[in-house]
Amino acid sequence: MPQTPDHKELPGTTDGRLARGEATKDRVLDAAERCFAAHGFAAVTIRQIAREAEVTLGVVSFHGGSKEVLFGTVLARRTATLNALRTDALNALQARGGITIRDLVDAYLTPYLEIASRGDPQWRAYAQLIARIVSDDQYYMQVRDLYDPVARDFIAEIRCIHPDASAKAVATVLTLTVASMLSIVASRVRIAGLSGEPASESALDYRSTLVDFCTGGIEQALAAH
Amino acid sequence: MPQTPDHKELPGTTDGRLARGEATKDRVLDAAERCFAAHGFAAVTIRQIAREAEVTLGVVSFHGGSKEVLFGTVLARRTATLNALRTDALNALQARGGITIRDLVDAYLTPYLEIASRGDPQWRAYAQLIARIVSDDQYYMQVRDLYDPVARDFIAEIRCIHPDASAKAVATVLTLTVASMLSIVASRVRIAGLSGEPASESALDYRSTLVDFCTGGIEQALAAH
DNA sequence: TGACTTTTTATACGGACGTTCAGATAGTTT
DNA sequence: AAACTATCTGAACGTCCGTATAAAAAGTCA
Repeated sequence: MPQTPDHKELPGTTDGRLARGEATKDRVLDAAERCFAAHGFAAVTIRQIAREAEVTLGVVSFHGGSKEVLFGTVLARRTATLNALRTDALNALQARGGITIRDLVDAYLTPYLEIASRGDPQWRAYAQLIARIVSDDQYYMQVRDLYDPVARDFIAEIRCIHPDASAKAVATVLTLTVASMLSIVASRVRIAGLSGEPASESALDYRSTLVDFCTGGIEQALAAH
Repeated sequence: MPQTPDHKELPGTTDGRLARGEATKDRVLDAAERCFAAHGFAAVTIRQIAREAEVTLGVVSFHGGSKEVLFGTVLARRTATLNALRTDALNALQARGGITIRDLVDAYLTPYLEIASRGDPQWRAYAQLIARIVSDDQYYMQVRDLYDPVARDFIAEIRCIHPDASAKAVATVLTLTVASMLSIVASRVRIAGLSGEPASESALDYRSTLVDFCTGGIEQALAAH
């Protein structure tokens, strides 16, 4: 381990070596994101990612590490942004007061629907990847770290509105809400097939139906029996 | 193609060659069912299935064909039974009359929850496998053939109750209901993590919460605006 | 310039993959 | 008994996998 000088050298700001490395790394992560989202972890090969990123094989390992590390990096990369959108929406509700179940459902679902509907194909891929891993208990360790903290904040708010509901009932309806939300991204082809109409371009087209469904569902399930 | 004699030979009734072959084939299909349910198609190897079935490698191909054919066989094997349970429940409702949304939700969900809660680990595995493939548009071709016909029957009944709802809205709420149902099997670990309580042994423990959620959701989403 | 670091290339390794098949074994039929 | 068929075994095939690495290329800095 070489001794480092006191002054750390700054990367070339415009077009230097480090900037090039970062750009390549982004290409690799973007390609991995698209591949994992489309086919799932096991079905994707490092060579596919390399081809998709238009780099040679070794570059994927150089910038992304092992396949598992690469997967974890892709998962975590955009989490803070999505969590912030939800937290901001929740904070706005708390500042306003008079929170309803519908408010909470909308605050939780809309950020996801929006990233899933953005023009940016990388955010779309990320939304699809989330739909894959959140609906599979095999990845719960990662989901717990990435998404459960914010989910707990929303659960706490639901419990303020329905203080008599059991902890398990509230956790269940939150999970059902999440599953419904994810299915809008993961099952759009089936909706199209069952309705006979072509699939909507944007996940946001389902927003009002989805929010109605989850709001009515939570209120019905948590109503005193 | 050899000419076959008029009289087809019957298999040995008690313990013959053909009976042994069928038993081995069942062991292979059962093992494949457990493996695919636990890890998904791509993550499972033929050698894993052979080990799980306690047969040698070639036997899997001999009885199951290629990996893709084997997967399709496992998927289709129990579909008729599950479809019949749902159809019977629907027919009973139609004979009685006065069908409510709650009746339809219960008739659709309960057969699945029951097979997911049976003692038989093979039925449990099958329920888990369904949760995997139905929530992934990659497999929609197979889902369409196996499950969409019965789903359409339920959609038709929902439309009798809510004749003004659009085809797309009804297809959407049916899909959301299915996603909620599947998440009870696929996301039980997350529910436990979020609630702080251990996961229930049986999927049927969530039945009333799930039926309430889906009933309230459908009624809210299809209510006239 | 030349020493130094980061990035990229090209290639190779050992292993596991899905599939195939000749031959051994076991059960049935004549 | 012999002839025949279904089942099973064990081994092999060619291919692709994830990962590692030496050497080349590119960029930085003294």
